[in-house]
Amino acid sequence: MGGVSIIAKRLKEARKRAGLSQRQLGIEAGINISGASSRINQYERAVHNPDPSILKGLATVLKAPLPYFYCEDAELADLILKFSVLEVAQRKRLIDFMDGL
Amino acid sequence: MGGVSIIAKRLKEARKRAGLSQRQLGIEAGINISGASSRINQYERAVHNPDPSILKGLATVLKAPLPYFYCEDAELADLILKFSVLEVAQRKRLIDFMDGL
DNA sequence: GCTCGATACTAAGGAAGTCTTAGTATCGCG
DNA sequence: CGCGATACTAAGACTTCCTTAGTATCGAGC
Repeated sequence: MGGVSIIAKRLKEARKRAGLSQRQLGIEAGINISGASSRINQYERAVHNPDPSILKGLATVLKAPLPYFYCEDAELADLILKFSVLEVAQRKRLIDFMDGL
Repeated sequence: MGGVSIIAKRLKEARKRAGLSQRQLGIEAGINISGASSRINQYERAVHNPDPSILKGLATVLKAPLPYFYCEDAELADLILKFSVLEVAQRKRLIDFMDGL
C-alpha cells in the first residue's frame, strides 16, 4: 500500500527528531491532555488529518515550518528545513544564487 | 484584519496568475461541476478549508507545489515556487550552495 | 519470564466540520 | 438597460474529526 499521507510521515519524522512521545508533543502543542496521545497517534497513522491551525502548533513545537509537513519531495523538504534556520543575510544570498541559475 | 487563512490567500494568488475563474479551476481539478464555483469560493474566503488531497488537485492545475499553499513567509513561498521549476542539476547546485552557507 | 510504567494504538459515538444545492449579488460589456 | 459570466452566500445533508475509554506493546529492573 502506497503511503500513509505525507503529513503522517513528516510528523513522525519530526517528532522522532525532537525526541518527544506522541503524548508529550500533543500536550506541548496545547492539545487537551486527555486526548493528546490518541490524536497525535491518529495523525501519524493518517486515521485523521490535522487541519493547518492544529498542525501549526505542532510545527512550532517541532521547530519546523508548516509547509514542511506537506512536502512529498525529499529535496524540497530538506531545502525548507534548512532555509528556516538561516539568518536573514544568508537567506538573501541563497535567493540571489537561485535567481542566477 | 488580519487574515484570511494563508491557504485562501495563496489560492487566490495562484488562480489569478493562471487566469482562471473559480468555477474553471474547480472543474479542471476534478470537482463536481455543480459545486465547483461555490467550493472554490468558500476556500478562497476561508469559509471552509480544503484538505490536502483536494488542494493537491488544485495545485496541479495551478502548477504550484502543494507546500506553497501553506507558506506564510513570502520569501519561502518564492523559494518553493522557483525551486519547483528548476532542472535536477540546478536543484543539486542550489542545495550544495545552501549546505556551504 | 514477570511486573510495572510508559508509550503506542484502536473503536465508537458525540461534536464539528465540509459539500451540495439553490439561489442572490455584482461585474463587464454591448 | 439587459444579458451572461463570475462571485458569493445560507442551510441542511453529509463526512470527518475529537473525546473517551480501553487494549496492546515495549523496555527496564528484578
